Amino acid sequence: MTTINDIAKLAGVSRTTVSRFLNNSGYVGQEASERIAQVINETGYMPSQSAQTLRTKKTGVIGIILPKISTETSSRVVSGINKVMKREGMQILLTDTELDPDKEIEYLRLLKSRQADGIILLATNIGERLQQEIEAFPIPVVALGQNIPGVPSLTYADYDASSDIMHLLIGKGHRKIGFIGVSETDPAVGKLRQTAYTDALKRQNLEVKESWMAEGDFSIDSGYEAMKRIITDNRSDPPDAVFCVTDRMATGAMEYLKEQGFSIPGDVAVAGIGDAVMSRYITPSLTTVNYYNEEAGEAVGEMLLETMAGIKHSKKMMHKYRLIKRDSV
Amino acid sequence: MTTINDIAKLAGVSRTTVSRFLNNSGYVGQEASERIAQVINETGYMPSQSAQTLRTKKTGVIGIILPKISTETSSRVVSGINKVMKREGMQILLTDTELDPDKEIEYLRLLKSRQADGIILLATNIGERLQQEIEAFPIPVVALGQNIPGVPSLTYADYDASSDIMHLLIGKGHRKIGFIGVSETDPAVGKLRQTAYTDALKRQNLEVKESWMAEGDFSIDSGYEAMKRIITDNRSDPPDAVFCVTDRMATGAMEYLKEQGFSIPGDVAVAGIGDAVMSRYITPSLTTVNYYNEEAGEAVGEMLLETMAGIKHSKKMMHKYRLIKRDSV
DNA sequence: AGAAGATGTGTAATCGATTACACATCGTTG
DNA sequence: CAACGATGTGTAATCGATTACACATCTTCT
Repeated sequence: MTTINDIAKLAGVSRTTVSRFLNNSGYVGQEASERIAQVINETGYMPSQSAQTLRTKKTGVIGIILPKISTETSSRVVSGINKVMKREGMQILLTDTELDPDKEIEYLRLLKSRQADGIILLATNIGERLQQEIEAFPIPVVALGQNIPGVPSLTYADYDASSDIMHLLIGKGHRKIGFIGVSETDPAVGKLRQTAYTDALKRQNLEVKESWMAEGDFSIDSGYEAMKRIITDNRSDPPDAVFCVTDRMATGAMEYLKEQGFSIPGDVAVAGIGDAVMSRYITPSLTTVNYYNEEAGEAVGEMLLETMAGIKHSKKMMHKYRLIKRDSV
Repeated sequence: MTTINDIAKLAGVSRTTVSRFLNNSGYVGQEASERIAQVINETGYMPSQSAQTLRTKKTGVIGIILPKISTETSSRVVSGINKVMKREGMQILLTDTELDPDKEIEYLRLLKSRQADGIILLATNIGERLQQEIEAFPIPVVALGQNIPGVPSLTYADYDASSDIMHLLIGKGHRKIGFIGVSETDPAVGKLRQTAYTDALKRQNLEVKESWMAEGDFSIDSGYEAMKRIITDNRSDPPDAVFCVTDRMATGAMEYLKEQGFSIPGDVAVAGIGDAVMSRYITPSLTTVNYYNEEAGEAVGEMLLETMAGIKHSKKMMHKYRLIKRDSV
């Protein structure tokens, strides 16, 4: 590998001058510049990032910790983050916790040792240990999707969006509304959306029936199974609508309903959250909420950049969302 | 940040001993070990990756260059790669060319300067310059999806898979088969799949009709538009089947056909490639080919690992695939 | 008992960049 | 014309790790 010393030698100057040329710092003569530029071009030289980092403490890398790489939400968010980081000439180091909370801490440490300039955390559950770790963390951290105390966080408007869905359902005349959620250890998706569900029912004096509620694990299959449970447990009094906290689970739920000959939304209306691409093309098309994931990615990206620049954040921000009414309700 | 020197001082030994302790190299006494372990625990010390890299030339990072982050295929592949890299304690540095061939070269260089230990390239088009760049490249590179001369490549069985689709279509009695492809600058998706299409028709002495063929750009919308063009240009003699080179475009095509009141597969059969999640849930469910993207990701991952270890590869490998017969044909 | 090997630790060079400081040259100005 | 600022370049320390080499003890074996 060519180093700055090689370039210096070939161009007949000292490595200091080469460095100055590269970084545009200090004066470099016309002639020297040309020779250096030439040599660099010929050799295809690129400065060693590790040497630079060792001196400057800047890696030009930010780390992303996400629960699962291969989901639509993740890849949209990453794409958004990528957009702003590219603009700043920064690279992205991806880590995937596979929904294991311990890994969140592990990767936090790893990114520290890699001296990431900043970290974007898409957490799922927020434990004691995680918070402790972040408290004394030497690297700027921002969070997306969950509100982490002490960390600038951009959250989705889970409560409001869910309320909107519920209103829509209720507005359409549905009174027996079921729910397919996820574990409450997930504050945003598990807890908040469910609270919005029960709150909406209570506000309208509608029944909150345990057997109309089921828990899945984000997968399409788990939505199918959850729907199956709800239907088989309520043969005599099935719900006439189901609010699913993710589009994937909603898709599974619809799949089961269709199999069983229920008409959607005639017999049972279904709504989801997330606006997966698929939701528009299944039949009937799925009523859902779009969270502008890509823009949210850009927004946390900017947020991290600002935090890195020392700008304090008002800690709590909610990203916009949009209710998408389609044919399943 | 605590450094190895701090640890050494606190533990009352030299930094050499600390290093040996950390790397399990050479002898370290019981007592010293304990003191060092203690201090490290107390301080939460992690060695500086950049300093290590500067000395050892190993970053523990591999780069992935992909055409677009936020696609199902990409995220599946990345997930697969991640799986094997995690096993080896390696991190992934993601770069996204946004389908710009120039960026492929740019990122290659960037990953060089970051001293990635290896690179996985998901190229789209393969130009002269790209090949030149790779030829003298100091870092192991492997490719997925496209066969790049001189580079160990794992390709999908595009020709065979497409032929299978065509056989299926023909076997079902279709004789007027249309085609929705992408630009031929993409050797695998654009060229190979189209060749398989025309070859299959010729083999059966079926008509290859220009106006039954249209080009999209991978997007659902472009599939819709392509289908529209084919139908409007052939009012009197529309095809009775369409082979789309991606599921997304097939989805768009179906959307148009449904809108226009064509029954699928009664009036027009549709088939795609890629087995997007959505394909199973749209109506009718889409006949397609599954490329085992995640496994392919694992496979190139292993391939890269081997290449990095100095094992020469038989250059050309084809990944398995599976025809999935559903209701659209 | 003395030699040979095993065990445990330290000294100092090194990786490839950045940067404070010093020095030289040149044009401008009072 | 002496002095000063602008311009252009080099010397050497530094960042935080690894590692070749040297040295000291302690076992063990003949």
